[in-house]
Amino acid sequence: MTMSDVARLAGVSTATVSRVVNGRYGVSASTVAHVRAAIERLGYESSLVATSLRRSRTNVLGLVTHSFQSYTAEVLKGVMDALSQSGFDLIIYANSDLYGTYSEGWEQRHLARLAGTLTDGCIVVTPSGEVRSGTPVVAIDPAMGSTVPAVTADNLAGATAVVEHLLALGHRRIGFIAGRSSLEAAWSREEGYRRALAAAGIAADPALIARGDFNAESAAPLARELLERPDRPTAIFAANDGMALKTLEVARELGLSVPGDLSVAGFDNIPESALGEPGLTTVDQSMYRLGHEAARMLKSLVCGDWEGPGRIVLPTRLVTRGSTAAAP
Amino acid sequence: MTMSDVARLAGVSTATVSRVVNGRYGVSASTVAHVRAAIERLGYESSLVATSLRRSRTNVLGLVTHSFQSYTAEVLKGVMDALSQSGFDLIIYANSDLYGTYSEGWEQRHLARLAGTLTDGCIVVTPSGEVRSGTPVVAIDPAMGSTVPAVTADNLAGATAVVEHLLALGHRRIGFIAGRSSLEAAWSREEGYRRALAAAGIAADPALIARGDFNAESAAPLARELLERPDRPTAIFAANDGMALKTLEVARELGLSVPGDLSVAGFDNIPESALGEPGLTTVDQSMYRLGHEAARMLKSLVCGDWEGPGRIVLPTRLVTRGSTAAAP
DNA sequence: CTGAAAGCGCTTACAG
DNA sequence: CTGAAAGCGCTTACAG
Repeated sequence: MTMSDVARLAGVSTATVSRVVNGRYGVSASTVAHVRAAIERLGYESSLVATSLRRSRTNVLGLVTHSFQSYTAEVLKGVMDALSQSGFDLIIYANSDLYGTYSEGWEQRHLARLAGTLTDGCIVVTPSGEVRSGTPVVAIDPAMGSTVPAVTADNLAGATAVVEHLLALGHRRIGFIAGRSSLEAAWSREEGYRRALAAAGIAADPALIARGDFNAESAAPLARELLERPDRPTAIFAANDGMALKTLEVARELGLSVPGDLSVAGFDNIPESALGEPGLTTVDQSMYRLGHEAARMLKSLVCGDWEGPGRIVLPTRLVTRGSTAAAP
Repeated sequence: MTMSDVARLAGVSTATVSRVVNGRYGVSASTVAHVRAAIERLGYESSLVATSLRRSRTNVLGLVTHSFQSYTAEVLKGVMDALSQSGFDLIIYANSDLYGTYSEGWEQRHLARLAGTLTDGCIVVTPSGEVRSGTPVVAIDPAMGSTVPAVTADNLAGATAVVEHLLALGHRRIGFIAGRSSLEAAWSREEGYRRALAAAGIAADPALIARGDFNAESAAPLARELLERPDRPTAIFAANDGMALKTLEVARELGLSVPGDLSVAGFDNIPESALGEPGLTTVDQSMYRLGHEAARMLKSLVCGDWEGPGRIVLPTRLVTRGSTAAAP
């Protein structure tokens, strides 16, 4: 069912049907009526693909992500609200080959496949590397060293605050489980950890710094190693909640009580962090706002009227729960 | 940056570039090498739009949804896992005009704009009406009376179980807040309520049945009205958790203690239902599994090898928490 | 093994 | 006011 079918039924050319579909001026009222009737009768809808191939502007924005965690839903809500009534629709592209041969750099590949033809611009969530495109791009949590317009939480301040919190509770040996080092957020959170320690006159002990990758699973062996040391830390700060919750699990397995023997803190404030017993002390970053700001920025970039900076940094907030207490 | 650019740089025709990009046989090794080099140098990626316009099969499946609640994330996880390594990518289309003039029937419109050109088939989440398409469609929670292939939870059994639970606790006046009547799930949950009452020899009191629309907000005035009756119910079953949680709020405002004065139960088991104090008694339906089964079904339908029934019904499970107790 | 040409479903100058 | 034609970026018979 294409435009030709409509044209045939209405007895006009496809050019005329196109004009009616797009509400262009210069079509007689009676022709419009005929064409509308034909469209109605056939239930015709124009092909998004054909339209966007032909037009330079599509009024569709893209979002490329590699997973659907619960935080992704928050990001999407923020994006949708920002786009509501804006005239832009949203296409989310997800590839099914996440663990396959092409997993590295796939954001860039999908971006290139959408940009210019399907989308007027794209949001990329936690890209694994620098992204380039002929159309505007906004990264949510960009890669380390990336220069694309981006939105992030104030990871440095958040990490500093949570470590200061642990220090104020009397902890002196504080372990750290780092995130995927290709992401700027991982670096900033580590930097916050280091600065807070330095400000308190404590030298960071390399033996207490473990290298995770933000996946909860990666934290299990790392937490175990940290906690089985004879001089184990009295507190562990994991670079995100997933890894912190896993640390809580490992502590339980090892028979350590939290927060009696060990304090644990995370970052993100995902819903699950409030669920457990004890609740997880963490740093709240509003994924909703990240999504909202990214969409707002992208929209302006596409329209060419963006006045703000190339980088938006949103405030974070320390959330203290039962998993942290005075050092033993 | 198009295929022509690559062709020019490699000194061949676009036909040859296309053959190399798609790994077709019949291109000399040296030509392949040249073209590969040119692709590499330019960072070329083929346009998804142009490719799918030309090809009949795109290996892209679509998903059309009207919102991104937390359950949507669960559905998407299930879909992605089912599609992992399947060779199908996923496109999610969300329109920004949710509250605008075209909101009614927009699933059908977007479906038509994607189907046939961009996607080989689509999943539609809680469609507001019957959906039709030239390519396979699977509905998650179809509209009432819809005949498209669909996946749902066993809403009837789940609702029956939760009302039986309330009856077993001694409740005799049980209020019900219904969902959006255009959805089959709303109807089945109401039917479960009626059947459980009937089986217990209790006539359903029309005054205790309120008509909500699944949005939490819609439940506030309804719950208030039910609870301000002189002969108020001792228990309320809301057709989903959002409305049940809102009912909890209203009860609190009215100074009623839950579960002392009033028992409340919901349906869905969204994460928030476990968070409050008291936790919400509800019926678990795995949104992950709904998504997973829908994707599996769609994939087979597209490949033409679907052997199962046109309707998949997944089991539900009663989850009792603090919000229900013996009738006062 | 390679290229010229047609065509996927649209839109848009250009004529008339 | 309307249509024939070109072209968006690809793929695929068809020739050679």
